[in-house]
Amino acid sequence: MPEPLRVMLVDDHYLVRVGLASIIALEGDMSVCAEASSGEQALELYRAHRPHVTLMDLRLPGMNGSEATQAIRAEDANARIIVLSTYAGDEEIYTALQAGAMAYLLKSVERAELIQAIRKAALGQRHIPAEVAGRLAGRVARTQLSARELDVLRLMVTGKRNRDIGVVLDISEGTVKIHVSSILGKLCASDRTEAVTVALQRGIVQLAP
Amino acid sequence: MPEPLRVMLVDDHYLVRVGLASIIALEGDMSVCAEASSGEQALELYRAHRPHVTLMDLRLPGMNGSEATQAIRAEDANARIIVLSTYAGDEEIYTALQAGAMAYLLKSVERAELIQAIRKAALGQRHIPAEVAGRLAGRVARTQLSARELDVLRLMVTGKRNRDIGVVLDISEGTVKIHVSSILGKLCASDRTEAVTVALQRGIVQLAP
DNA sequence: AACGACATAGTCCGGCCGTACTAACCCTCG
DNA sequence: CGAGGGTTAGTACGGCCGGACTATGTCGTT
Repeated sequence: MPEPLRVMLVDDHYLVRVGLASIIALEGDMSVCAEASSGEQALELYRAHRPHVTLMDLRLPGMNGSEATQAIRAEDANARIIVLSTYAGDEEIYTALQAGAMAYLLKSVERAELIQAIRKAALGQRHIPAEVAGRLAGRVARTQLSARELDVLRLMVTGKRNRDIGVVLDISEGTVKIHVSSILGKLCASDRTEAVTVALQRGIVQLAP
Repeated sequence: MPEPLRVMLVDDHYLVRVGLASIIALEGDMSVCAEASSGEQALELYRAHRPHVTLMDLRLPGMNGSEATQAIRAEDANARIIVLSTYAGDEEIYTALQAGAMAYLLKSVERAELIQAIRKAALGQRHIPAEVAGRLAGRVARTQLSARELDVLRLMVTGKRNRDIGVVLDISEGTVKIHVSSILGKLCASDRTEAVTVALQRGIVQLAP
């Protein structure tokens, strides 16, 4: 009898973990070997169980899914990790794949595709659904904001004025304007409000809960 | 042998439906009688099955959860509907309860609380978790934007300037400014960018995917 | 060493934003 | 009927925004 395919689940929603576990349980040769509800716990349980495939939610309390993916793959370059997300922002997809994810699935995924993705991941094959691939294709050249521009963008999202951003970052208002201008250019926004919505849509920044 | 408690599931995510179904299946006296993946389908299946309790996701394609809740209760004032949501924005909670939901649960809900909420709903009792109740308590007087203000707000979210908003709504720029000012006042925002982020956080508007 | 990218800083200016007034015209509610 | 809220419109004004320019210093790369 061949060894079953061991899968680890990482999701802070009990509901989703149960759903995943139920779907996996339908396959005769798969089993859930561990369940984590945070990135830190995922790292810990990965060490203990060494699952063949890990299903990883992107939004987690504390360390997010991409960070956890990167941390796990830093320890085990052969780790097969599938990222699950509710929404498909350009940036989130890109970051997850960059972190070493083998697949990027939306939570609207159906049973067959999930199982297929798990089997492919176990064999070391990538799996990107058409819906997700379309998002990536739209952006050939990646919108790469510099670290400083990200600082400014995050403060823009909170509704701060240029002057206040300057005070927080300890730079002049004029410098803030330079950063804002290049942010507008890179995000193809005509003003700061549009820049904020574009950044939120693409997953470049998130709203504080 | 008593009649089992029949539950209907409404969620566009297959994964969540499976999770809910699995949890319900653990209870000896409950069964899932129908599953819908849209508000329209929910209405249709409600008529056909008349479930004792309905679990309703808030974000659905087309008609949303609150609208579906209202539609169902318009036909059957005794319908017991529990709303499920990923996030807890003031406005979404308020609207759902206003539509006649018996309970508002987050998708991070654990098994015991979900089951308890279903049993209470079946008896016609409301159930609001502390976490959700806290959100509501913070806002004693509801932030009530007028219909026109909502029109303006939705266009603000897209990054439009006052003048362009005026063109779209066929009113003068001056009038747009009046609406923007009262929106800023009601949302306690100091400028339009902050107003947009506050509105998104509180669930007053959503970003187009 | 030279180049480009990034970060910093400044000035100037047209245009947009947000506020403060006034002033109508509908509604609804008491 | 009068009071109040919502929608419309106008004017005026100070302030902020965003663009266009120049300029300096620091990196890492070629």
